[in-house]
Amino acid sequence: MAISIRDVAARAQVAVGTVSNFLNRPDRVAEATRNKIEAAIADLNFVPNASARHLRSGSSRTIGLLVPDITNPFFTEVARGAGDTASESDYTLILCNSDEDPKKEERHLKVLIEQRICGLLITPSFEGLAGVAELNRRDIPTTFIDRRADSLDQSSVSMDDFHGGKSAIEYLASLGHKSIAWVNGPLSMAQCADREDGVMDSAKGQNIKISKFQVSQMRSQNGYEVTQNILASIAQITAIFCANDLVALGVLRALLESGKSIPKDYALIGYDDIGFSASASIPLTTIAQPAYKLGALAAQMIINEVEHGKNFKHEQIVFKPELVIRASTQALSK
Amino acid sequence: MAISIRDVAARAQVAVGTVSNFLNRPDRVAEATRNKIEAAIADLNFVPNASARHLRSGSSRTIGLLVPDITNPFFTEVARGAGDTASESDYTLILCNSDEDPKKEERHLKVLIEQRICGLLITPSFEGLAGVAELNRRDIPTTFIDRRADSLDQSSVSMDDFHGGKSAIEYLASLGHKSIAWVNGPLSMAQCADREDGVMDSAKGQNIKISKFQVSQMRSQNGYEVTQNILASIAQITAIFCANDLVALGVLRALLESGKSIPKDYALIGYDDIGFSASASIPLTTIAQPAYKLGALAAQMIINEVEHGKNFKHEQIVFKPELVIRASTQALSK
DNA sequence: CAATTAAACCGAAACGATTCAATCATGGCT
DNA sequence: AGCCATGATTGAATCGTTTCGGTTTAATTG
Repeated sequence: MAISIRDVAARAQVAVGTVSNFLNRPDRVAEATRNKIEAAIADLNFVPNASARHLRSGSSRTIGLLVPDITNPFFTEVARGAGDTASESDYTLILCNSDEDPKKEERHLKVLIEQRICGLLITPSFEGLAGVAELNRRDIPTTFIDRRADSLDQSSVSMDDFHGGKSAIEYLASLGHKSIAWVNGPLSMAQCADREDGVMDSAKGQNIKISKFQVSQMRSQNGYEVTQNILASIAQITAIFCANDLVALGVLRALLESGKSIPKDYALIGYDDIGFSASASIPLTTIAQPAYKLGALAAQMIINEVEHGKNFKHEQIVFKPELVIRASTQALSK
Repeated sequence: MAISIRDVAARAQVAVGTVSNFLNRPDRVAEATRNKIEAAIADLNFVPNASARHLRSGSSRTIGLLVPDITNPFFTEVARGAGDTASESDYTLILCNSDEDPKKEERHLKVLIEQRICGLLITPSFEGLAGVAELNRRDIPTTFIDRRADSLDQSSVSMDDFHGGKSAIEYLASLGHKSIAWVNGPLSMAQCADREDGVMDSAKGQNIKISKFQVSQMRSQNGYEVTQNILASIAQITAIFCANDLVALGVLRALLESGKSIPKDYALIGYDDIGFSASASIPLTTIAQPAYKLGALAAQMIINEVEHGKNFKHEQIVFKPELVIRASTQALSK
């Protein structure tokens, strides 16, 4: 039923091997032959079968991308970046969403292994590292996104989270804030842990009190819910720093509903600079991360690694995030 | 190098056919044998090769999802819905983003055909229909998402856009608005055309003036830009209805920057009810669409079609959108 | 003009699974 | 004991490519 390279060969009156050469190394086939094959392919509407190709050649040209929350615009941008570069180099991208659930993460990894992906892009959770080790055992190149690889034979494209956490607090301190709520996600995520280190480090010297709060998932709803605790705190909190914009947006909504005024009653800072932060009720001051670039670069790196084989030099690239000041913060009015 | 079904067979001391049976029809193999094979698989860390499997069996268990803008939370939700159901039935989903660019759409379709996807989920642009026809010619089941199939041998899961457009205008009319700006996307998108029909239809009877505006892409930035035209309009516009929430959010931002007050100076309605609408500067009144459900159902339908073969009954499912009233609209104060 | 060489082309084997007709065991029944 | 039905297992053929050693053709050289 389906037309194969054989049909093309028959119609063009050449051997199958020649058609294969035409497909993969056109320079090796004479122009006249090339034209015949081209015509045959057009006539028959032939499209090569990626599975057969992969099976025989052993190399697959599909790369997997596993993110913890596709709903988060940060990761959407990462995915777009990765997808675009993959597509440019004729790779197929399979995007998987683990919903921050280790079970789902495991399952997706299983499927990706079945697909024999040639490389994996992942923002691993702590628990997910076991699955990643499995990939390693199978010699599938893996690049971490937004999380630094601690092994030297693994690439990563990440952000300096310590610096990000630190600069937010420093900025708030410069505005005169001395009692700051820090709303973090699970410490099992390296990003969260690092940002917290930055936060605590910058607070240390400056006589600043940090009140820690935690959300189980870094989503708007969780931020909304945790706000009650912040409002109930006995510390005289004047500023709130959230581990990402979604949480900050949730906090913002809850604060406004409680009749608070931002930035007068509370200064508020988020993290990521997702598109919606600029158009939020109160445009959000935030620590910006170049999500699209992260995804694009990671994809490029894994493609390089796939194509250059063993003698590939792994890199751990680290970007510095940038403070973007908008309307949700102002100097403390004493 | 890689371990295959053959290695498993050897280690379990059975024939390859038996291992295959174990994998696909476990009931046909005796318990004792089953245990042996299970052990061998565990020992060898065997994972079947999807490509080989697909090549031989002819059926691929990967479905493609092609959306026009993954940045739009509406489509993110669709993708999540489709991804989750696909995953539950052990299908792999390849998510492609065309960026509303027919060239990219064409290219992605090409790749998906190479992958021999067993089914396609797509929100086709007008120009994209040619590509879809190609899929049809190859007997690849295709289900439209958010766009009604006009052929009876094609499934679709869509929304009643006429009704959506109509109910927005009716609601505004009930609030006393008589001069309404209607900001639409390209009419080449069926959704936009249908919503416009609904808008014009409900305006007709009621002595309401509709001023049409158009954006080339339905994104926040485009809404932001078109707002100047709305403000410059000679019609005494008191309400603005946008073809999606992103555009509305852009309009909202522009209006606020121009010192306008919402909903006092302008009532504003969006479309989709993306998550951010509720937490916008001014929580957005909008026409809500069940995006996750759309994606999930579409995936389920295509899976059914794939598994039930030719004698499958195609359905064109149409949901009714719902008006969600929030703070961005109020009765016209004369 | 015979010998040499390079460029094109050929076509069988192999990749890792599934399929299916054929064989083998087992046990129940006359 | 002989026969059959049933269930379990076998293994060769096959899917659509790529690979690669071998063959053909044409051009170049001494």
